[in-house]
Amino acid sequence: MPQQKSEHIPRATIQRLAVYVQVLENLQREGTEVISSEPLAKACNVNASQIRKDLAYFGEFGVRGVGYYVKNLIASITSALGVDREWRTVLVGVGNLGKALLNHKEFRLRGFNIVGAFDCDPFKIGEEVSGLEVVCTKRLREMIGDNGAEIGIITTPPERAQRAANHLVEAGINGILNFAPSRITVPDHVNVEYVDFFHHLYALSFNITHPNTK
Amino acid sequence: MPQQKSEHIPRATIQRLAVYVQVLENLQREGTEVISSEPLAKACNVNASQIRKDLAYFGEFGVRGVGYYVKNLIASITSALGVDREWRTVLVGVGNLGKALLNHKEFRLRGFNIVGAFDCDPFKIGEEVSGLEVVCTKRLREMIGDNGAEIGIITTPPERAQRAANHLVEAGINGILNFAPSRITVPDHVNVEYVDFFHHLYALSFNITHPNTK
DNA sequence: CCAAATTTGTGAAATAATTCTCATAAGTTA
DNA sequence: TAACTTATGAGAATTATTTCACAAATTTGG
Ligand SMILES: NC(=O)c1ccc[n+]([C@@H]2O[C@H](COP(=O)([O-])OP(=O)(O)OC[C@H]3O[C@@H](n4cnc5c(N)ncnc54)[C@H](O)[C@@H]3O)[C@@H](O)[C@H]2O)c1
Ligand SMILES: NC(=O)c1ccc[n+]([C@@H]2O[C@H](COP(=O)([O-])OP(=O)(O)OC[C@H]3O[C@@H](n4cnc5c(N)ncnc54)[C@H](O)[C@@H]3O)[C@@H](O)[C@H]2O)c1
Repeated sequence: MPQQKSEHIPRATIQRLAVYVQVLENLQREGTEVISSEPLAKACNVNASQIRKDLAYFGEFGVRGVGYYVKNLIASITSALGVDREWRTVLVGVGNLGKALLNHKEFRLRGFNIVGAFDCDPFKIGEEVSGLEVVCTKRLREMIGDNGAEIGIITTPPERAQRAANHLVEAGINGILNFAPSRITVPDHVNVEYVDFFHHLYALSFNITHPNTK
Repeated sequence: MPQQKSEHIPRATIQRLAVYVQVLENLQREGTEVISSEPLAKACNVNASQIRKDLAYFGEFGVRGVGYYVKNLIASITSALGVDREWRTVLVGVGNLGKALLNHKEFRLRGFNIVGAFDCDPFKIGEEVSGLEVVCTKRLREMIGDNGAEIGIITTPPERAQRAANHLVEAGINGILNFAPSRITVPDHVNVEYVDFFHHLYALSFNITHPNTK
């Protein structure tokens, strides 16, 4: 089990570790058992020493003269990221996107188990989606007390995201994945990640418009 | 119209510009007409001089002693990003996610107009989704020649993403938004952005697991 | 069992990004 | 119109991240 060696780990490193896992899993699916940092770097579009430095924050996972055992490295990185366990999550806002996510099997497969679905619309409360009964947002606190969820997913309209966040924070959640296109304010101990694919489209737009500045 | 002043613009700056637009649009919706870098920074969770530096890459948009006119600043940033126009896009892989995206109105509203839907499954070809007829991927090149799309969206399974990318590149696209959880290889002139919300969940998982290292 | 070939892990060097500081410009008030 | 207030824009200082370069470790082949 990898132990963290250093104090501060750059956010960029965490993002890259997620990419390494993705690429390593695809390599594993294709039958690769061992890989060295050079070809892995090429597949991930980064520098080889970048990979070695990123891994060095957590321990020594390679074999000199050989490389990395794909299976072991996946296990080491997922353990370092803390994704080698079940994370219980709840979802707030059972609209189009919320329903699509509730039906998406991959969440459970990857250990992110959605165990509660909440909405404030009286017409939606009581409805069943993907085996879960939609519950009134007001009951978030009591329900999370029961099921011990730690991560909240927000899929409400943007102007409701802050309210949903407040409910989640009050209920004791300490991580939020926000799909609504608005920033939310939470206490320091609560982590927030934003998913907004327009941000990516904007980046594409910029890079296509200014090909020289890349 | 803002003119780019400097050579290289950090990727992080582009990402933040997208956040600024998002926050400014929400401020505008709430009736704010002028804002200075300090409160805007607070709302975006960044440093105020960071905002001023980011904007300085593109020109001078503020008024000393006053701040920024929200409406003007939105216009300036969107123009800098190149999103003050229509971008014609095509989508490859009309499955669950692909259909959800085709039905999502926001794309057109934001100027990213999906003008073609492609799939390789003979049962899907000919089907109509959100006013578009699903066409065989093989016909990508001829169709793009007709409709002049510049951006491709990939929503195929991960092991098919590279093939889809190859088709798109051959058809002359120069930007790809890849929702499949696999990295793709493309020529230098083609820009790729990846959307993977497991990466964000992994980041949450890490930050919750190691609260001290933040 | 030793030598050659690899490839890791890491401190040092080079780059890059962020934050600080303050002169300068614009607006406001009397 | 002059004094005062405010907040930008830009260079300097600081801090962070990435890349380089090489010693150390391991395997493999003779
Ligand atoms: N639909 C998509 O493909 C898509 C893609 C990207 C982002 N988004 C974003 O995701 C969010 C949801 O999109 P959607 O298309 O599902 O919208 P939607 O209107 O279908 O769903 C929103 C749901 O949130 C519920 N809600 C509103 N306020 C609430 C509150 N305070 N507490 C709990 N529930 C509340 C509503 O009752 C509704 O069921 C939006 O912010 C949208 O911008 C959607
Ligand atoms: N469904 C979700 O909520 C979701 C969320 C995040 C990411 N994703 C990812 O998005 C991708 C699609 O997911 P999905 O649930 O829509 O899967 P899906 O199986 O429903 O759809 C995939 C579609 O791609 C088509 N396809 C396969 N190979 C193709 C090719 N070479 N050219 C053109 N079309 C091709 C298939 O015929 C099918 O229609 C997957 O990679 C998945 O991991 C899905």
